[in-house]
Amino acid sequence: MAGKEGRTPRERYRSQVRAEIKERAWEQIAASGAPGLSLNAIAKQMGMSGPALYRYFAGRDDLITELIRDAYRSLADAVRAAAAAPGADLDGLGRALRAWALDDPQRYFLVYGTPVPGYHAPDDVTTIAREIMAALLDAARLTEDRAGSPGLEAHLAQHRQWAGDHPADPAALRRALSFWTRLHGVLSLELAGHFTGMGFDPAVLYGAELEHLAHAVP
Amino acid sequence: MAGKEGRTPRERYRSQVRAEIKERAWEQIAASGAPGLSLNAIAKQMGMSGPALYRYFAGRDDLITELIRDAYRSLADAVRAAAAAPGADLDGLGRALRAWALDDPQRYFLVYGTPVPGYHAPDDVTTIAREIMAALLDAARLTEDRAGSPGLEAHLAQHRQWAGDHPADPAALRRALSFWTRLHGVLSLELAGHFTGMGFDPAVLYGAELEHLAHAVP
DNA sequence: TGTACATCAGTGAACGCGCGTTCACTGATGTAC
DNA sequence: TGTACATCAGTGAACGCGCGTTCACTGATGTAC
Repeated sequence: MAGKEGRTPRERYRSQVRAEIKERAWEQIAASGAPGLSLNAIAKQMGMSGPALYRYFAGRDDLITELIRDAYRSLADAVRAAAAAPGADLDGLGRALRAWALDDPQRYFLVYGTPVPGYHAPDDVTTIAREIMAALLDAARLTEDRAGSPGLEAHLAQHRQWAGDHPADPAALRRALSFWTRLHGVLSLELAGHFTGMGFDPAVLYGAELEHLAHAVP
Repeated sequence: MAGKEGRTPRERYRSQVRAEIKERAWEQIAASGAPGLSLNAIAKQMGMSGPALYRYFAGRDDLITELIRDAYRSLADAVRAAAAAPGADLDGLGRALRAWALDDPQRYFLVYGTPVPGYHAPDDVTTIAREIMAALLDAARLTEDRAGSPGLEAHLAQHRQWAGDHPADPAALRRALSFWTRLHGVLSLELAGHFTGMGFDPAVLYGAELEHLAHAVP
């Protein structure tokens, strides 16, 4: 957040306006989805002329890219905060992930939703994604659970570059991955509304998956 | 599929053109995503004038709705075929689900991807979704696995209207739901490209989840 | 079999719209002496 | 403190574009007698 509030009054003003543009952009995404995001509509909502936004962003793509980056960043912060809390474990990470997702479903979908064919995220979001995985692997190392799939663990041991230098045994790699995929399974179906009309509480389902992942119940 | 190929030559022709419009629509969705679907672009690609398509679909929304319906329908058919195969079990259903998803990722996303805020699917897709769940519950009844989460099972027993009249015990309900959420967890992350650069094979991960769900390995 | 009529697929022009983006310009704010 | 200049936020007009959709019309295909 270095220089977020700027030195000179002009810089401070600039970053304020930039922030408000993003805020309106998020509102618009929440209302009609990312594909419907329009610079002119944002400008109108701010009482400005369309071209004025080009003082702050190089164009529509630039704005969207920055929103995606911010979304990744905010998830990484949430996960890291949960990992840094005293007594942090997979359970805490799971709760943080769910809270983050429910806090703004469209932000979640900007990260984990339907990809736009042909769009390639910039390099730094890959870095942030790795940061998220690192926090996850840390927590997975601290958890012990029942035996997992030996085949998967052998496979992961062979292809562990995604874990970086992490000193995690194959079982921890598998736990981290299962954590990730299973919780996203519940979250994405829930946020997309595929449980509506079923009557049960998705939080209970999520909680059961998380409990199974975080606490060994042999 | 009643009357799909029509009685009179005109009816046959009509359904052929309708089919080609949908085909081009799918190509376009594959190329640039569902939000970029354009009637005029489809018409141009078919060598027709834009307004000609209005002989076949009431409008863009009508076409998209029908594509969504077809996507649900094709998944239900795939699942039902897998469930009807001799020796059918959750393993077979899981393989069918994955094959269906990989066969056309954008079709998968049209069903399970980022929802458009404000859009409500027509009633009949809900019916089809229930059909999918029914096949799943059938297979889940035939599988026995390790003990699950008692809390979740109690909750599901209280809210089981989503299972219709299905004579499934709470454990089978839980298995069906876990099957659904866990496999979608792997699939959606894989198809959205979140495993690229990690090096391991998503099929192995999927296979491990499926094995854990379908075969009891106590 | 041949003629009169109805059906209907497809065209081309036109509508209004909102989009992203450029450009020359105005006017306020900050800086240098 | 006051003046001359530079910086820069924001405007308004304009561009070209593709979109969904309507409408009156043409011409081919099918139907009825």
